[in-house]
Amino acid sequence: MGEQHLVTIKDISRRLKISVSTVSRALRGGTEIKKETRELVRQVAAELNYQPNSIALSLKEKRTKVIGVIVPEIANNFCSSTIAGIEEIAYSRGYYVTIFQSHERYGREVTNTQLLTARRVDGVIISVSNETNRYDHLLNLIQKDIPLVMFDRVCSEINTHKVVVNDYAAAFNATEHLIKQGHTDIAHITIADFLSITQNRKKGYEDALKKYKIPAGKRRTVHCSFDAKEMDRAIRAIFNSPNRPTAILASVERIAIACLTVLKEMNLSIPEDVAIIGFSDNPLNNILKPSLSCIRQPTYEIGKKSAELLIDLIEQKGAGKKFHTVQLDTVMDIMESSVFERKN
Amino acid sequence: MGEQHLVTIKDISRRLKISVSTVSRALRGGTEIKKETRELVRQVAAELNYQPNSIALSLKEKRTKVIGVIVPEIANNFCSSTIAGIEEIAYSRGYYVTIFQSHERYGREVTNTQLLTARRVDGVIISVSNETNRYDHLLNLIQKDIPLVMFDRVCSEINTHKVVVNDYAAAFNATEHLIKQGHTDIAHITIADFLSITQNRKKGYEDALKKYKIPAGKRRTVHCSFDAKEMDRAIRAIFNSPNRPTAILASVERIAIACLTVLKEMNLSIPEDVAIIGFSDNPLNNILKPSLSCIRQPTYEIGKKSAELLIDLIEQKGAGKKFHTVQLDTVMDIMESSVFERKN
DNA sequence: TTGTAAGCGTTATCAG
DNA sequence: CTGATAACGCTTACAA
Repeated sequence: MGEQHLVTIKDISRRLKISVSTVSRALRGGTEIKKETRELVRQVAAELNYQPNSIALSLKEKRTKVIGVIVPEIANNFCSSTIAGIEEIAYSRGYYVTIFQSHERYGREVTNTQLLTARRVDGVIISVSNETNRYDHLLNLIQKDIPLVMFDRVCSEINTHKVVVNDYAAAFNATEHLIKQGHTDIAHITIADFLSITQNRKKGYEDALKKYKIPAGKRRTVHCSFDAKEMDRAIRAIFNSPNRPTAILASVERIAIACLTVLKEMNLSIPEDVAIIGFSDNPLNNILKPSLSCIRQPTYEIGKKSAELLIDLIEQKGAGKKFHTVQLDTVMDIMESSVFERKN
Repeated sequence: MGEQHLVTIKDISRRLKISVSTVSRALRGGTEIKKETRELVRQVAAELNYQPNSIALSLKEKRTKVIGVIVPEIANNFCSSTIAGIEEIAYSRGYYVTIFQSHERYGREVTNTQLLTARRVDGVIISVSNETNRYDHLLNLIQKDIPLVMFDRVCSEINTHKVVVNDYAAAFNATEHLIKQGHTDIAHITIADFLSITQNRKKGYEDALKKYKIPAGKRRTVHCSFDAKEMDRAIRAIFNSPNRPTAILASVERIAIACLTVLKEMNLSIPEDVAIIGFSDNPLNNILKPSLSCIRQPTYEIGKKSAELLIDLIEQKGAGKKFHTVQLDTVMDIMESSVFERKN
């Protein structure tokens, strides 16, 4: 049982007593072959359930039709949805996707890029680990002429296509939405200031307030640690302060959830007492509505766009490369009813 | 810019004016080589940043060190966590993981298995689409001597290693937990009866009730459609009935969430009026506590176990194959406080 | 200790 | 129209 050896072009040639080159031609080739021969070959091929060996092809053609993807963690909705998008496009264009996790470790990311080049992947899509602040491994890829696309966590040090989310617009629109609903006291709770996403979101928040001439005194951004306890304390402080905001723009899902929890504990109702809009990618967050309005990242689109850019890059390798950064828009999942509408 | 051609063993041999076989030996080989030569070769290899071409190796050794994974949807927490586990083990044992989605389509699943064999993957891990009721494509793999492991959605028609969750025990334990908390009126809401998970969970539920001698009249399993509206109606009917149960065992996450929603609308408090335990894999479900106690599937372990079994299979290919089904236990995430404790 | 040559499965080139 | 041959990068008998 078991065929022991997968059928090759050679088997067909032996069976038909013709040369392998004829078989090869019959299978792919153009016109330079007698119709009957071709038919015969195809028939036998089908019969034997022949499948071309893509490894051999890869060796010959010096391309693998494989795209390598490096992400921090697959089991993270953002990453997995993005990969789904990548896979979708790759599949439709005849490419395969190989996945690697960096587990947020720089070292592992480096190893992964090495494995990828050893595998001779045709291109790489990466979202770097949060430990990564050196980029030699990526430069290495580029130097080896392996096309690279970065998404989400990108860096200015590398010159290549990048796909990111328009954080500025997302924060701006969310804040504007709150203002239009009558809020004038909106706090922005966010994480470490040095991250680009933090800065962009903050800028969007501030610009919206400025546009609507909200006094600078009511413009408050609170940076808090990603550590659960510290985050909790910071949030508690905000809600306990005498001038409690009527709305919150939460910069990351975890903050949004923490706000929900704290407010519940304080017996404040959401959104009647405090409205919350938070960045959140979890499909389950639907069930939180109307407590929480969410800013969803277009993860699937990020994946699709990244794959498209990469494959284009792969297929016109020689061409003059102009790299650009694509900004995709977020989607706001607004709860049906809002504070002020309700009070009417 | 760009090296044009990745450095090969040949480049090293030319550089050193020795034969390729010597280089090869220096790089892998045992003792049959002069120390100095080896050092020299290694040095040059490092200098040129040589990386063995795994495509060539694959062709020669007739193995790719690639594991193919087919899942319905990557962007599904169950699948992506499982893949994470697979990747983890694969990585540690020198394998790569290539991902395919079936999008719950039988046709696409078949195509995927074909692509996988064309790629000459060393083995395949699959969770079949819910459309899949023919298994020729899987038999085909086995016939081609490509090891196969199934997880979660398995089928009896295929004889191979399988990794599933112990649904029976999960349902039994959850039900027992509710009983120990004083509930005697527990309803089981579940989906289509023909699925194996449904049957196993139902059996677990029933056996727990029997063990504690709950009268048969209070043993009620309601099957409802997976369609949102119909599900909603079925659930509403249960809670509106004069003999409303005091606890619910929800067979799938969607049902659990639907219960939460309906109960909220009816102004019934959870878990004071009705306690709910539901199967749910979403990491976000933590925020639902204490409303919902969850039965979590050990997704990561499923992936790890599947990969281990597969790689073992790959590496002792000839050996006598005894296939078995591994049942992994679920984890109950019980809310801290429960109905009856609270009422005290 | 080192080199030569064959072979893994294909395709392309060049003769016939 | 068809067949022999080289080549892709590497390993491994077998010779030297």
